[in-house]
Amino acid sequence: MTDKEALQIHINIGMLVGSVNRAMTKRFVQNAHKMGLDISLDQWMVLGPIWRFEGVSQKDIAEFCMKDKTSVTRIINTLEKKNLVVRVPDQIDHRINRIVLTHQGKQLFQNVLPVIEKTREEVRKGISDEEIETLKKVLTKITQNLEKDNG
Amino acid sequence: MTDKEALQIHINIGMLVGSVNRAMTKRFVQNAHKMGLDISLDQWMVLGPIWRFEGVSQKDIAEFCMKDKTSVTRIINTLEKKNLVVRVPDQIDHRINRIVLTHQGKQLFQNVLPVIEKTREEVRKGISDEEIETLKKVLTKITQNLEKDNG
DNA sequence: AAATATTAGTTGCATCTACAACTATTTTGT
DNA sequence: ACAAAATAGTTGTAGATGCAACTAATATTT
Repeated sequence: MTDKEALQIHINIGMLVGSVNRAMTKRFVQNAHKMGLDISLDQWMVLGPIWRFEGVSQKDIAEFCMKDKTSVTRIINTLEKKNLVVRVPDQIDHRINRIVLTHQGKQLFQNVLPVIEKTREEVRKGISDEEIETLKKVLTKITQNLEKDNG
Repeated sequence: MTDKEALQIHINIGMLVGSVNRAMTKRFVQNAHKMGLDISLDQWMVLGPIWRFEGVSQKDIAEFCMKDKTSVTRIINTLEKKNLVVRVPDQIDHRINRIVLTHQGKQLFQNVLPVIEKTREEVRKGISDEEIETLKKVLTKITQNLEKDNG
């Protein structure tokens, strides 16, 4: 394989993944904005586990969202500024923050669900269930490949 | 479909794509660093078209890389600070910058090629060519779906 | 030729990210 | 019990991103 071919192949996947990531993020925010909702996809992703597991720790949020703990810290800062969540220190283990949705947070969450659905439909248009399954499978495999030690 | 299922399905794809994007970026930088090279994947992606098309404009770089023009502006700022590229104003159309690799830039580019190859191998381990093809096909389709007007 | 529109690129602002270094707290090992 | 290690979270720094508003230059329209 020539150098240029290596470049081509690598960049194709890297560029595609990056491009799709940016495009999905963008479309979600645009759709939310059209419904009068002010929230980013990353903020939404952090809200998800808080909705499902009231009082979840930041560490667990990071795990569910596959994000860095520093990212979670800062996104929760933003969510707290927006009065969507509150940090409640754990009574037993004082290292842990229990993150809880406010009333406002719960309402926003519900309001965003149709935006999620709309975005999902736009993303998946013309793509078969089987293709989506392969997509998920391959992406999961790549994630696993890269989780391994740098060897 | 229940709300929670909608959440699940959407987040799965969004999270996976984001996660893979971050992981690939990270692994590339780590691999480069191990070889004593200081460059990010995004900087590399911008170098690609400059290598292939000497004197390419920022607008065309943005197109090749599927990036926003503002991102390209700022990445080229960084590359210029690192003395890897220079901006040469077009003699005829004074709006356009012609981006050219410096000697240092050319050398770095060559040195990074093995890093690209190594990262590519790590990413693709245990994934068949057919799966990669499907991945590319589906990601391209999603890109196209989201390029359309917000309707 | 003058007014208008388009294009290439930059800048300010807000968000998201990784890494390293840090604090505070809890757990483990001896 | 006490020292060492692990854990949860925060902060500083630097890079990347989108959007809107902007400048400067070219192309189009009338």
